[in-house]
Amino acid sequence: MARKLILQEFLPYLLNRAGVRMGLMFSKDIEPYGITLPMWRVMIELWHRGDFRLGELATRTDIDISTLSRLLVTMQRKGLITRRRSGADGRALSLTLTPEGLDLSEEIAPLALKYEAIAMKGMSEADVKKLKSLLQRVSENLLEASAAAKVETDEEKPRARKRTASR
Amino acid sequence: MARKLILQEFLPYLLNRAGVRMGLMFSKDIEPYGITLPMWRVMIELWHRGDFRLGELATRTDIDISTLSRLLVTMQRKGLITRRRSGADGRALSLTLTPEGLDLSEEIAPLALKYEAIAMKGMSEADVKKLKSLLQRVSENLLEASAAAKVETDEEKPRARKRTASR
DNA sequence: CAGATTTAATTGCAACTGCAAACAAATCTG
DNA sequence: CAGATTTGTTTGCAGTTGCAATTAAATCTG
Repeated sequence: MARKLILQEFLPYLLNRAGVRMGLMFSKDIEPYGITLPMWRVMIELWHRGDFRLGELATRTDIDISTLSRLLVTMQRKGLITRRRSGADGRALSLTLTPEGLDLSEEIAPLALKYEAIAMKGMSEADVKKLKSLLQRVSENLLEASAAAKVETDEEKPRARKRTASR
Repeated sequence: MARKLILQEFLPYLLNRAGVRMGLMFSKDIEPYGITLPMWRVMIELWHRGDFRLGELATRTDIDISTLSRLLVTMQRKGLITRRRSGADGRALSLTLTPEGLDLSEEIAPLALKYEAIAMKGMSEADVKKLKSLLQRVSENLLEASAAAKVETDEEKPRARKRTASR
């Protein structure tokens, strides 16, 4: 007789649960700064390396490109980022943090430390190190799998071929 | 001179990142079943132990109570759950999975296994075990901290006191 | 180099979300 | 046991989200 699955013990559940909870708590904490979690994800990326284009940033932050497009307009209005047409490619945006955006990032960053400390409570240094590296590994595995899945889907829908290529 | 923080190496970032990515991928995969991720979170809880009330379920799933209220109406219309007034307390709802909801849960559950396998790729059994227990620990730590924070906030806003208690 | 195709970002739209207010049942208080 | 308070859920509303269609610039093809 098949043993009943206890989904709560599975990685997808545990991971999503912990991730969502962390996100919710962090969200509340940055609210006083007028920043939402998606905005913060954007700020982290732009802080780490300036000058992204929209598409890249969407991939990095896992925010849908259309949602991100609108979010960036808001962030520009708030004076957090710069949004100008790239010189090289007239379609692409060049996105960077403003000095104000940078200042705010530096102000908010310690909160990440605070949550790191909360999450780590009762763990050894070695455990924390291990956890981080395993999480990094999981992220990579997921990204890889999703890239592989994407290729398959693209092959399924052969989409508009060159005229010469048909038949 | 202060070294620049690399936020991408912090637990909140890594955790939220992996959790969000897992959620997005899982979401796409259950779409064909007409189920969203929030619905799935509800189904997992109701599967594991039937008969929740709305508030409890909101806490368990980390879904806002008002959002959940509406989600449950949708799920009832889909025939996935039962939503009736509890006998004991006329205000409370008694929420349970229907047989159809249970069937669908059993159908979807193997996907969790699939994602577990994807996430685990290249890890030893011991690593996986460790990761799970650490994630569980993190979830607990976060929950505890959020409960503690809640108490503080409640103390700040003393809210409507008994008439007799005042002065 | 003109028309077709691809690539990058934006916008229309309908669904989802979360806060705050409303509502309703239960409990407490004199 | 009547009015006040607390507890549990729903609803109004404004903002966010993601898909699909649109717009616009760059590139490819003959």
